[in-house]
Amino acid sequence: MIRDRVEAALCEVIANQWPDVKMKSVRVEPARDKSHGDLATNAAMVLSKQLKVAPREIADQLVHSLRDNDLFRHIEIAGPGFVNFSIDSRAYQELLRTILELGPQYGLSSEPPGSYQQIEFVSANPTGPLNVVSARAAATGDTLARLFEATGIRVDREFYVNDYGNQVDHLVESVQWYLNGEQGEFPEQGYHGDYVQEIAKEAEGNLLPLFKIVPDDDTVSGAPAIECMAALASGDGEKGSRVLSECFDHAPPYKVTEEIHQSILRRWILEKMLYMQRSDLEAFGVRFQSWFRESSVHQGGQVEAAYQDLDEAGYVYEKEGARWFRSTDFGDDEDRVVMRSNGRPTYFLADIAYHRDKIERGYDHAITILGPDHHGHIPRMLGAMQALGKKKDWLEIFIVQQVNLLREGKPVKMSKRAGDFVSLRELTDEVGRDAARFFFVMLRPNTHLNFDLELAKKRSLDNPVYYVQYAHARVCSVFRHAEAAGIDRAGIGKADLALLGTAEWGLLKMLDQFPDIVAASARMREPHRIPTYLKELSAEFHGYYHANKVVSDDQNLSLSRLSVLEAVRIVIRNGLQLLSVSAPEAM
RNA sequence: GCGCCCGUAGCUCAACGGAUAGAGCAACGGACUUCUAAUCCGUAGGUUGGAGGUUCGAGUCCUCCCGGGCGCACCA
Repeated sequence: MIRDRVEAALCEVIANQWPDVKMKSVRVEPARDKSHGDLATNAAMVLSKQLKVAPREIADQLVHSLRDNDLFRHIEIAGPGFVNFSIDSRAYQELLRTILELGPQYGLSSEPPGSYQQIEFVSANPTGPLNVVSARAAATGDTLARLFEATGIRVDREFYVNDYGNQVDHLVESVQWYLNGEQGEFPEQGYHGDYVQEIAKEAEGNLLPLFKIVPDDDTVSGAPAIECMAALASGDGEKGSRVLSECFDHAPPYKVTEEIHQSILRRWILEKMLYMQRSDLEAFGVRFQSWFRESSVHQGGQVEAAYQDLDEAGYVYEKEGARWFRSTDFGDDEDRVVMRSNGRPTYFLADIAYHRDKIERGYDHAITILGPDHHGHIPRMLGAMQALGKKKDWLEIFIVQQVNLLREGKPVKMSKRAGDFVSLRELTDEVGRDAARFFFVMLRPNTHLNFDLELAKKRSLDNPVYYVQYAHARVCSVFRHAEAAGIDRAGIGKADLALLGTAEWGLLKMLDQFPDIVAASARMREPHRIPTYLKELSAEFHGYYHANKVVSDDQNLSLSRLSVLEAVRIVIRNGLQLLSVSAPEAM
């Protein structure tokens, strides 16, 4: 907005004066110190080297050329060669009108020609409820996706389901241990936790009575019966029953062989888990366009195809009976096995096949968010992508670091295996979705996050979520008051903005930054910039509110100030929307 | 041992390579007959883990060291 206009004006002057100069690191930014004006540029210092002219001399020329531009009230040179701009109030008036006009659209941009990208995140094993690291990944990934959408990028959210390996089998064994009356040793690799027992109970009540195990029999149906488990377990009981009755031409119990019964149980448990994860995520405000199953690349022959591609490209060799991928060619520490000596593909090869599928789906760019315990996989995966002929930066992988939950200052122990953990659902239930989402994206993704449960629950000043939400509610409250005082809301657009002064320009100056913050946040993959900005904006507003009476006897002044508040409200609301946090009208 | 991430005020954290490193909490002192005090204003608090280097300019980039976390399977 204003900053863009200043930058454009500056660049034009530079281009006219020194046509051959490179302007790459020339920046126009908000001045940190109020005494430095509103915006500042480093242009003179940056150009000084190229032009071999003293910075102050360049600054002098810039000021001379820009002085008459009516964007500026005042321009001065300071420090080592900064050019500081003070913005004319008319520019702020225009900005205010623009924000009111754009409303929910303010902050959105579409500067890059709309590309089509994919972001994969969470991708937790379907063996239990989602933990807090998954919750952080969910909040981070979804916010990032929202930021992309806000900057004109079309984006698909994807969850990769590891439904193929033996992790799920261990879960099934654990459930079966309960089904068999808790006899003998609990499976060594089994999963503890109340949810395992609950699933067993549900299977016992709803699933097992439907089937009767018989020796091999030609009336027995196989695959379709397993398939219908998906519908049954996914909460669609009606569809499940219908499919079941289509598979079998008689009433339950349906006869199945031991083997099929086992498959049915496995599938049912898997779908239960996925259903649970999906509903927990949706309650958290995160919805995936697709849940891509690892099993599908095995069944579809894509694993073999991926292997062949690597082999044909010359990146596979044999050693000790296994097949190895030359990931060291791409900077990995050591080469990695893709095909075991027993002829079975590794997880890594399936993962390559999965990413090969992503390539074939035609995305311009793909992003994967991993948990902290998977960073070792990055070099080999990036290597595999290059081996398949993709540019190095097509796939981008980054890590969200771990989360320490604190209760009364003490860490809460978390271990999925031991069944002693706080899940996404439990967390959301305890602190609420708004606080959880805000807290998870409040910090840079690559720092360790201390999540203070007590703080997140506090409805007070030290809880940043309430601080920001309260600012929004407060604006709404002022509007209610204005209405009660007989001020017509419709007059806001027609208010005389010339009545406004420096107090208001302080707010407008911050509002001007919002589109840049959104764009930078998306570009840098740093969603925390949004909550940080919202906290600052809220503080600016709360300060303004105390110092200035918005609704007064002066109808015109009231209207003009209300128009500023409306702009503040729009930006806070748009910002919270990016985080999927609610903007309450009253608190 | 090798690799990745982190180290900023007592605590939790900000700061696209920019000017005198900023907020909140905690501490201390103030502001409610006034549109929501869930708020605001002020005071105090720092060798940005350490040492070099790069340059007009470094918390930020490079090298080494120290400290913390996490990885280093023909598991997934």
